Amino acid sequence: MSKELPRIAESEWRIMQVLWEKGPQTANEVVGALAGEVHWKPRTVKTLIRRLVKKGAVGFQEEGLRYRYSALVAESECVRSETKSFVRRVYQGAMKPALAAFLEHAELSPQEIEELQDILEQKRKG
Amino acid sequence: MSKELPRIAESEWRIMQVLWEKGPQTANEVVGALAGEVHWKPRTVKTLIRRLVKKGAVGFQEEGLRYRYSALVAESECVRSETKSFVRRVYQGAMKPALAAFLEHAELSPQEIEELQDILEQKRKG
DNA sequence: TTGGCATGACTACAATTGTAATCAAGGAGA
DNA sequence: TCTCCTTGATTACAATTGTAGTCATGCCAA
Repeated sequence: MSKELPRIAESEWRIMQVLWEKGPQTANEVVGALAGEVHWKPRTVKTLIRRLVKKGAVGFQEEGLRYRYSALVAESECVRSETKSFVRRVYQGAMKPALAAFLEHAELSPQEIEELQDILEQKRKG
Repeated sequence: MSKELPRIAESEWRIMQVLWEKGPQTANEVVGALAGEVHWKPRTVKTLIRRLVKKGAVGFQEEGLRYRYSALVAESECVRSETKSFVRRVYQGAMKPALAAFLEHAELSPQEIEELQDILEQKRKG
C-alpha cells in the first residue's frame, strides 16, 4: 500500500494535529479544539477540512446530518515525509549538519539532553 | 539590526544556496551552477532570482550590462528561521521530540554519531 | 407548521509559487 | 552599419494557500 501522501499546507497541519490527537471529530469539535490557538473563523476551519478531504488526507462518516472527520494518513508518515523534505530543502539532504545545527541551538533541559544521548548511544551500538 | 527575513520558497532556496556557497554570481553563473541539479530553464532561474531581489533577499551590482547578484540575508539566519518554523508546524514547537525523531531515523556514520554526542556533551556541561 | 440555525456545498479572491514566454535594448560580429 | 544574441523587464497562467462569504437544506424550537 504505497499511499501517496498528500501535501499538507501549513494551516492544514493544525487540523490534522487535532484529528490525530483526538481521533474522529465533527467540524465543530475541530473548531472548538482550535479555538484560542488560532484566530480562524469557523468557516475557515471548515474550508481547510474540506480541502483535506479533497486531498485524501481526511475522510468522514455521516453521522445524522453532520460528518465526523478522521485522518486517513498516519501522523508518523506525514512527519517523516515533511522532515525529509525540510532537510532536503534547507540542508540539501545532509542530515548530520542539520542535526548538529539543531542540537546546538535547541533549548534543552539536562534531562532531555540525556535522553538524546541515550538515543545516540543506542544507535552507535546498534 | 532586526532585519525581517523574507520568506524564501522551496525553489528559491536553490538559488540562495548557490549565492551563499559561491558568493556573488551573474544570472548565468547561477544557471550554470544549477545545471544538472535541476531541470529548470534559464528563464525560470532568472525569474526566481528576480523574485528574490524583489523580496530583498538578494541584491545586485551592475557589471557592464549584466548584474552580479549576491545574497543580502545570512544563510545561518535563514536556516535558523526556517528550522524554527518547521519545528513549530510539524512538532508544535517541541524541540526534543523533533530531535529524537530525527536522530532515530537518520542514517549516520559512527563518526557522525560521535560528533553529535560531543555536541550534546558540550551542551550538557554548558 | 414555520422560521431560524447549523452544516455541508459552492463560490470568492488576492497572494504566492512553479514554470515559463515575450519584449526591448545594448554589444559583438558580419 | 545592420542583425542577432544576451540579458534584464514585463507578462502569463494555472495551482495552491489563506481567509472567508453565500446558498441550500434539514432539524429543532416556538
